[in-house]
Amino acid sequence: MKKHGGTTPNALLGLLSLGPMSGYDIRQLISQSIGHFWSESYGQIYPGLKRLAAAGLVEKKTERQKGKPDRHLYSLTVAGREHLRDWLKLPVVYEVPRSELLLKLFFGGQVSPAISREHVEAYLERHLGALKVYGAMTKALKRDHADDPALPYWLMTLSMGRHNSAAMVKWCRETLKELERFESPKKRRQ
Amino acid sequence: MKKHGGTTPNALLGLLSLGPMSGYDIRQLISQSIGHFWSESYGQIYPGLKRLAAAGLVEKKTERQKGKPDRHLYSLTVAGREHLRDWLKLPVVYEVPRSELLLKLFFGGQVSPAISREHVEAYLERHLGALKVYGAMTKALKRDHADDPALPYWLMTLSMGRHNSAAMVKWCRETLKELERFESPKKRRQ
DNA sequence: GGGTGCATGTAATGGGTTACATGATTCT
DNA sequence: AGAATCATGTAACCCATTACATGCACCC
Repeated sequence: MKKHGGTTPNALLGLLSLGPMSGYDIRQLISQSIGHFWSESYGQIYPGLKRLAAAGLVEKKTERQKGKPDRHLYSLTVAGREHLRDWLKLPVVYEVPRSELLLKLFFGGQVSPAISREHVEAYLERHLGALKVYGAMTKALKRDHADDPALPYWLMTLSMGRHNSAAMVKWCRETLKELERFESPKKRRQ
Repeated sequence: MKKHGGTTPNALLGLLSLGPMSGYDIRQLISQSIGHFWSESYGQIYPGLKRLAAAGLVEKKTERQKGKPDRHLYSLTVAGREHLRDWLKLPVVYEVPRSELLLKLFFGGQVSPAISREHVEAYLERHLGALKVYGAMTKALKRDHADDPALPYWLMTLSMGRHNSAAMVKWCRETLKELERFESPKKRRQ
């Protein structure tokens, strides 16, 4: 009978399960942890924490600091941890991923193949960069959290990133070869 | 100086570049063409076409039918085709893909590994199914649109789908093996 | 003096889905 | 009799980003 509202509040609960944090901390932490498959803006985080507190799923404690603004530290309550577990048990809701790149490529016949080639090249660069980041993150995690029981789960998400980016690099290279074949015949006949 | 607003209106223009269509037709066509990487609801399509018509990018012609409601056929104007081409030339805007599966997996330590295993199994099934669909679509496209100059572009989008799903299948199988290792030690010691 | 980091938050705006509303025809 | 298909469209609602607003401290 419970409502298991949007994914965002549950993501916040999940991050707070790693320890008490402020909204600001959450934003920083995201980029070092779930940043490659999730993002939240302050416009979601601050009002989200407020609502979670009103629902009794998190507790707020204010820490005074000199010079800097107060820190509002939020921590999971027992009810909050329970809520998080319940949500984790629910099946994952499938959504069609929207890819602007594929959309542009699908209609690539409307413009020169060089345009599509540029889009695919940019995509290739992105994934080559991502592969480096995943490698660095994997090393850092194994070094800094060797004893953490959650480590294997974190590594699994990085592993998906690697699998995905490696596949995309392969696709990009194949696709670039084909796009170049469209371009070159015209050049030859000039 | 032109505004190249949201992606949705441009997606509509792209689909109309394949020929005149009604809002209803567009919805049907999406599932057979760009459905694996794009979706639009009627709540976006009908108001979207209206706005495109007001901007002079599409033209509306009403076709009367007996028994059934009128069909509103939209077709690209010259300005509309120009607008589409301009948008295709703009670089693809990158957005962090949001994955609820990875989010749940990242916090998998909060629940039993069996939960995570179920999520990954469902994901595996999804991609095995997708691979079949991509195979069938590739065959059908090559058969029905052998002479279409846009065919290579359509095949490229399907190829990305295959690369992606194959990589996901591989990741799922590896991840399932590891999740099973977490489960079995407990059973042995029972 | 100016940029960056710390730290909070709101308001405006945009993007999108779902449910609702209508109504005839055709298939089971 | 009832469900599905054809065909249009609106309204309510949810989700999310961006820009704005504030203000001190520290470093160059």
